[in-house]
Amino acid sequence: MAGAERPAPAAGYRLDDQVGFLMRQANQRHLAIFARMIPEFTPTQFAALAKLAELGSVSQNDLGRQTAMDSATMKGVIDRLARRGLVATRPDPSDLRRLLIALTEEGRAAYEAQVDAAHAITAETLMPLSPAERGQFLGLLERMIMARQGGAK
Amino acid sequence: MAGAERPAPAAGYRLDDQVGFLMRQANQRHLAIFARMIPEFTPTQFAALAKLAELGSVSQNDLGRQTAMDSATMKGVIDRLARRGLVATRPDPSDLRRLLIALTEEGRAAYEAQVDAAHAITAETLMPLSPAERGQFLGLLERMIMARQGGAK
DNA sequence: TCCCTGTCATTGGTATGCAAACAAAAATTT
DNA sequence: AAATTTTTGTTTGCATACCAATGACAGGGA
Repeated sequence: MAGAERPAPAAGYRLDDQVGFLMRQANQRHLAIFARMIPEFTPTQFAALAKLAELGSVSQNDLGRQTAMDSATMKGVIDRLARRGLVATRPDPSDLRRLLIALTEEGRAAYEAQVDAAHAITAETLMPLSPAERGQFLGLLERMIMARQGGAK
Repeated sequence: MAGAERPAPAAGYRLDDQVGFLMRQANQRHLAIFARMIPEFTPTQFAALAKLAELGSVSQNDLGRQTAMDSATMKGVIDRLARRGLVATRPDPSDLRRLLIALTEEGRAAYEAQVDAAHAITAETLMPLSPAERGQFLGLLERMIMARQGGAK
């Protein structure tokens, strides 16, 4: 029956118009750029290194909060970096539950060697947008994220 | 000026200002909303169902293209849906390489049962933005993705 | 001192994604 | 037309990320 168009809202679901689908693709493109520009680290690994470089020594869990990863994910990331000798772990003497993480010399060097590339990744990711749009885009993303960490405050 | 601002690109890497980091978090929030509203499917699974409902019977590879997944990922998604009896696979008689995928009755029913929720997911994800901003945001995302599929039409 | 509640780290299971291997079809050459 | 090359499709193996559940420790009362 080729006739009988139905206005049912159910019928009007177009995958290509959904935010989630678009965000996934934008993210895929970014991941591809990242992998090409910094093959030695994943975005999450680099995020961990960057925060460690900024904060010094922090607990695994705390680092997870700072980099938007849950503890389990953080553990995996740290394990892989530790295996490569880029971070060192030691128990917190004042709290036996905590595991303190810090960059090694090698880790800091490896991080700093990639900072320029990291800036280039951001630039290339935003390339399709005009300078004004880039600011807009970042602002909109921030607004969306705020809602996540509890609109309070 | 609060003292000698430096344009040094290397020193000024702030994780929280990078697009990739923001996109990852926006995506995380969306995934959480999705998982809460449609626990029975992942976004990729639902994308596959939606495209199958729209297109009828397509090859695995083709479905991957339509849903922005590479073939390997597509296979995993299809396998899981097939195991639950939601899609059926059969070899293409005219091209022995191809595996044709189609929704089963159950699959179509399960998909349609979630379409309203899927709309709600998009709405909730965009909730933090004003109606005007939502359009902006989607437009900017599309621009970013275009660059990916080769700007060439 | 003995709970009680919350935080921290870890483990197990599931899903996505890439790169490489393999199979079949189509296009090209001889 | 047969043989060769190129393209397209599917599958396998490996790495990463995430959630849910578990066990270990800390601090605040009763």
